Amino acid sequence: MNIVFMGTPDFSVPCLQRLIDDGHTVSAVFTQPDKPKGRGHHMMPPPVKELAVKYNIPVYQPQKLRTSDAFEILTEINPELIIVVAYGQILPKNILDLPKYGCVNIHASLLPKYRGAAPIQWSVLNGEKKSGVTSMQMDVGLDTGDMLLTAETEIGENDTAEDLHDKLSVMGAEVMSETIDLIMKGQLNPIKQDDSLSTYAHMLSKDLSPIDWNESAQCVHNKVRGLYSWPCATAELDGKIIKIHKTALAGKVNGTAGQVVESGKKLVVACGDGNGVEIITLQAQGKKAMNSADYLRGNPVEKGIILK
RNA sequence: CGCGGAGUAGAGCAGCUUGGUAGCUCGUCGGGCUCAUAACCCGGAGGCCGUAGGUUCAAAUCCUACCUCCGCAA
Repeated sequence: MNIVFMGTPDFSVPCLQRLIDDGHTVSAVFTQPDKPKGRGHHMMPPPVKELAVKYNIPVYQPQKLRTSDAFEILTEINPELIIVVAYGQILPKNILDLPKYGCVNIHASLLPKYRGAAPIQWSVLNGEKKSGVTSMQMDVGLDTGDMLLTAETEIGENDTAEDLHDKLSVMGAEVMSETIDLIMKGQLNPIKQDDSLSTYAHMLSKDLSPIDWNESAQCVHNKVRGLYSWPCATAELDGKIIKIHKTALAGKVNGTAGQVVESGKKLVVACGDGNGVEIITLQAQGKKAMNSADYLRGNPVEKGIILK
């Protein structure tokens, strides 16, 4: 099948790879423009572009689909189907209507829950037990199209957003592949989304990072998992902001919210509900991530002090 | 040329301002104490102080360049 792929970050890469492996003709790849990234602000191509270049697939990086000549280019290519996976731009209606089979989006949640930009992270942040991917027939709304196929997976007690991201990106490729199969066989069974059940997962920002130790240990743990590996949960220790990378629930403890109840081989902090979280891995500014025991050797933390 | 921090024993850190014997906590090895221990006591091993130059009688320390890692920002 003659397909155009639109995607940008790591999450999209397995899907593009799968299209190629399945023997489809990927006539073009649309991805976000290169951006200055990392230290030194060097221009970095999005991961999808790197893969496309490797396979000599033409790459288009319009700043804005709507105002570019994207429509003309796509008319020229005349794809039968457009696959969209975390592209990062809204597709205008004239593009949605262009391909014979329309545009299919792979979304990293069990729709209609967690529409929007950060479904993976919010699933973990909210302590969901399961997540999944959904393929849908795109319409003009944001993740509101009819659902085609879904696949579910469990979220483990200690899974981070990054773990789930990796799992779902692989599942996404599988679901996409099956969806295309069904399209070709004409066996689709689109299901309308129940809008009354929909929730929206807005983009993450650093504002979410600071831990509120008055919350329950479970909430704190969810926050640490959901914000990993970006932007990460943070705590103020000794006047310094440290990132908390990895935690575990530590059960009942004796201490007020934010109080260090164990400092030595382990670092355990009390939360608002009387339970504690063990801080397993943390990172100080300018340092690399390390075990809390390693950190404590050079940066002693007194038992009983209160984290902000 | 976006801003900033950091490389010192297996790990985490101090020492650098004011050059002059390589230090702390932990781990590790040996011994001791103990019913026993992740506890305690004694002792030992383990370092080209990121790399290359420069200044100096003398550089972990001052100067220059480079490499690597990290935080901010995006």
